[in-house]
Amino acid sequence: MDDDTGALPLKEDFSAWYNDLLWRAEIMDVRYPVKGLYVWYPYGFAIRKFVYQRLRDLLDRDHQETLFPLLIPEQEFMKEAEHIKGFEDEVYWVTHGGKTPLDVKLALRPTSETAIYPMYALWVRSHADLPIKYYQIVNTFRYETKQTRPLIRLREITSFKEAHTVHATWEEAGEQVEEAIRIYSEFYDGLCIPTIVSKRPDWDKFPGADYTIAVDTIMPNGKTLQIGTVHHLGDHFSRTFNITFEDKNGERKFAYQTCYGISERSIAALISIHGDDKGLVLPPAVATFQVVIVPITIGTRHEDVIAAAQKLSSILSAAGIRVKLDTREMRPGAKYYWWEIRGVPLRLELGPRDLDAGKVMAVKRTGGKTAVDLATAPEEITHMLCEITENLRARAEDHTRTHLCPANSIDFLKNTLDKGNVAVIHWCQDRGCGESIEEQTNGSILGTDVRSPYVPAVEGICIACKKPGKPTIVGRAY
RNA sequence: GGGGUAGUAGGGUAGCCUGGUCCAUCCUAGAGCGUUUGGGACGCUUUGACGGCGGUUCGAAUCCGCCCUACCCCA
Repeated sequence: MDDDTGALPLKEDFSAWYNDLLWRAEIMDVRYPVKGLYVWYPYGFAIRKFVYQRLRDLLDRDHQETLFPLLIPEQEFMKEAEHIKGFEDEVYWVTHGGKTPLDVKLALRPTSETAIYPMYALWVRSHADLPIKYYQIVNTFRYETKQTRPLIRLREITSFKEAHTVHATWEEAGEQVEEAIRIYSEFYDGLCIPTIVSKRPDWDKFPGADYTIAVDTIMPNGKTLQIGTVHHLGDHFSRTFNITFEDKNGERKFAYQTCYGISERSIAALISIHGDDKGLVLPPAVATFQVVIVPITIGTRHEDVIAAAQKLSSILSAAGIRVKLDTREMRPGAKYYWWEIRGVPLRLELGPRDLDAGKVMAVKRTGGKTAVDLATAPEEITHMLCEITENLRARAEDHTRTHLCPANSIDFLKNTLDKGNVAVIHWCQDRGCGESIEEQTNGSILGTDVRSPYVPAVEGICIACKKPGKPTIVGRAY
């Protein structure tokens, strides 16, 4: 595939770096000839597999996985007025079966509420059926008109994890929203991706929701990326789709619902936040290979070294470490570059000199080279992988902390955004003020009720009208 | 939503302005053989491209139109 020599563009030039890295590290092939659709390479898909397995593990504690159809009949899709308004311009329609026009047009799901809720109406009968907590991981389609970007803005979202829950009361649904936020926080913490949780302004909430809580992260260029959303749906959809249950007193009541989603933007964040000028840097938890062994075989010691490398490889595998032994006919240096761009956290170099000393050289992708005793390799290497995780977490946290700046005037806010930072302001939550702030600064109000260790929850005066206001995050959003 | 710029082997490019000299340049990559191997090895042999459709013309990679795709900037 590959032009594997030569350097990547610097990460400073984020767009160029990102595009080149997806290709060079074999994450996505962008050459599929339809706008907004991209192909996962096996290496990228393996990363996706590890990331989504973590998500599954978190959800499976008290959710069940399910699978609904891709196609939604027009009349179901058109039932909820606000929801339609939010999506109608970006829905793909299936209108023909072969050459025969369909009696009922079928929508390719842009999200699955209208596929799932008619079935929930059948499944929910009594309070004893509640709560329902199901999720699915599917592809969805949106006819994006803005410029598409691999993993970030797609016409086919290939990895949409959507959970849909049903509850007896509004309060219980509200608690589920909090639970979802906890799950997502734990998920991103596991990927060493710092998050900022906030409540989206009313005009930016999910079409048909009471309110939307969003999870954002700050990308290397200072733009924010929404990497998760949680919606309290109230009883809007249950009224539309007639999801009712009989309560303990025999009364028929509408249910309350939530839904929450994460997409492959999580992978975009993972790649972008941890990567560096040399390529990908994967947290060990989701690295396809956590350790690569590069044997240095010179002349007559070839057999010796290979045998020792194989032995080391099986010892590490037995210790539960994902190891790759690279025995290809390439110069060692070429292999170093190969695995660095692919983000393998730890490289082990084993040559005659090391073998004679009973050691192996360990090189961390985050920096640092140490000789490790072969006798105690599994313990030491496990420890080093933990150190790499902590390095990545610290580096990412540092980036977030230094890119979050308080701003108390419109001019300063604009300046903050122009410099590639994300601002913390105070805002009265009036829509007029919000729009004025966005227009004057070319930024987006991400949300209020901010949950971030770097944003103190203190009241202040609105940056636009000087009335009392709440802490609010403003950024330039992807 | 508005405005640019571009599409030539798997990847990156030269050629285009001024149509023929181009069975298309160079680097990289792939295949084969040999010599190598502690940070991107070398030699020889070899494979492989003008985004699509239409037009102008004796003749189009080159000029014109539309489409598709990509990237950049602005709202």
